[in-house]
Amino acid sequence: MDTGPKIAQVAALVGDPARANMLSALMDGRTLTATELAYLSGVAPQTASGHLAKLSDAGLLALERRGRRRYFRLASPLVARMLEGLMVVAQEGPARQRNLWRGGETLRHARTCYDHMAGRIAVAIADRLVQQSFILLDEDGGQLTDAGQSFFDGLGVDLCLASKRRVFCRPCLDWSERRPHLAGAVGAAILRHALDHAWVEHIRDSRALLVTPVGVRELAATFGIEGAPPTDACKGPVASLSRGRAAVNSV
Amino acid sequence: MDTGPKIAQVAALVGDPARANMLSALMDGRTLTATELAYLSGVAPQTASGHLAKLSDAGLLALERRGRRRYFRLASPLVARMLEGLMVVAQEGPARQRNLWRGGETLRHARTCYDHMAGRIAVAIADRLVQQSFILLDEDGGQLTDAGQSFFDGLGVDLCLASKRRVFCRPCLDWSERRPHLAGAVGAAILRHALDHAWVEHIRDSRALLVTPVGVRELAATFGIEGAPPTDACKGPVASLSRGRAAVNSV
DNA sequence: CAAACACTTCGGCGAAGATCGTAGTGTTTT
DNA sequence: AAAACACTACGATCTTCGCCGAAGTGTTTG
Repeated sequence: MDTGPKIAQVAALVGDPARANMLSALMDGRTLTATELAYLSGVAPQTASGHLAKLSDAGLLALERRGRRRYFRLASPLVARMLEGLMVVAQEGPARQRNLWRGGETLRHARTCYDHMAGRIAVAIADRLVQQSFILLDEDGGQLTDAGQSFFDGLGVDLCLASKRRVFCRPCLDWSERRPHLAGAVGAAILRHALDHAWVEHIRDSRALLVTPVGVRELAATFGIEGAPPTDACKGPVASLSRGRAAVNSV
Repeated sequence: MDTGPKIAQVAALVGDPARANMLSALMDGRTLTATELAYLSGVAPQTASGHLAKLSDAGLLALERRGRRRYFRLASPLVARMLEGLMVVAQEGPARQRNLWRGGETLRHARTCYDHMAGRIAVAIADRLVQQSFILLDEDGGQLTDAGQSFFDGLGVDLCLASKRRVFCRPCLDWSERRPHLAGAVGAAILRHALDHAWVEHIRDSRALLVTPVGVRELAATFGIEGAPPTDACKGPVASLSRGRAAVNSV
């Protein structure tokens, strides 16, 4: 089931200026008639009628007949959320988008997410552990295999503590990478281990993490991933990323 | 500044099947080349090149030159969020959307939002207070006028308590109505008053509120709004809604 | 019952834009 | 240096779709 064509269908619907004007006018939850919407969107009533029929058929608008006129409103808060998403992207010009990454390049590389690690590094670690069958990741849960238990034992990471009082292992969708990293007791243990062994350290009082030279070496040795941030030398899709992609396909 | 045309521009970009396929393929944070994206979206490389240029110019994609090939990825998490919004609306067929309201009709009418009221009723109350110049509502704050002070005094609502320790009055965007209702000490005082005087009562252990017959009468007398839920008799845009619209225009 | 109103359907016009073939630039490989 | 490769620019074709005039259905008002 490919999602591409489906979202194109909805987006194309919103992609017409007249229809977009109608939806914008309804964003605040108002209930408007076809004629009002025609005027607000700047088209003739006949044209508006066609547009409104399409929007209703697609389930974007809810329709209520009342006498000789028809009242329209957004079909659900989900539609409003979608429109908000479009507004945000539309208002931030092409310029802003870049700064978001530029300034946040360090954050994107490695950071904390509550009590565990996130960012490129964390996703690469999760990919590796899945690829090696040390961990089985599900949609909303995870499981440590026997091999994985041995692996962590060998590292000197104690996973037993606190395993009763909290979720042991679960995926957590990475904010910047949009792919899962490890949370739960396992994720927390990994971060603690990394901090204890000076693989990473907190930067100022931000959530960003600095990967130390020791960390770069040990991350490569332990997980086979490139721990250095993408500076001049190594920029773009690094080894850990392409490997990560293969792992994702297997999940 | 009309937002309609702007969101139409972005939506139209996503509205083409080929481009939508590209964006879908990048949803998981991967970094792909122009050729890969051309193949995935099912068009010739020349066509893909044009699409990718448009998406980059609009700030939806980030581009990285690397040797003789170009790597693309989503420009920011905001873009991913927008696409998610579209996916949700696209996957829930027209059928699902209705159920969301039908089941939640009571919630939509009146409910609690933390310690204050929300829903149609709460928005109508806020509109009325603004319309009467009892309260001045700003983007992110609110202010009680002298007239408003007298009004609440007359009702027997004591607004003085706890006014120091928390935000006194602020707007809170209503989940279902997508227009502000009152939060802060003022909002909390109104809910407490309504509960104390049996205008409304909690339903089971949900957040929904039931408007009692007393409440219907008193809401009409106090705020001039229709407090009864829209059953058979009174369905669709009731008096309180059209009045609310006028108030919004004045804010 | 007739007129006004709100809305829909139909049909032709016209513009926007998606597509790919051909030809070009810049980069890597042999 | 030549060939292969990744991508871009241009131009012609073609489909799609928004648009409004004219005419038609159902509802309310006088």
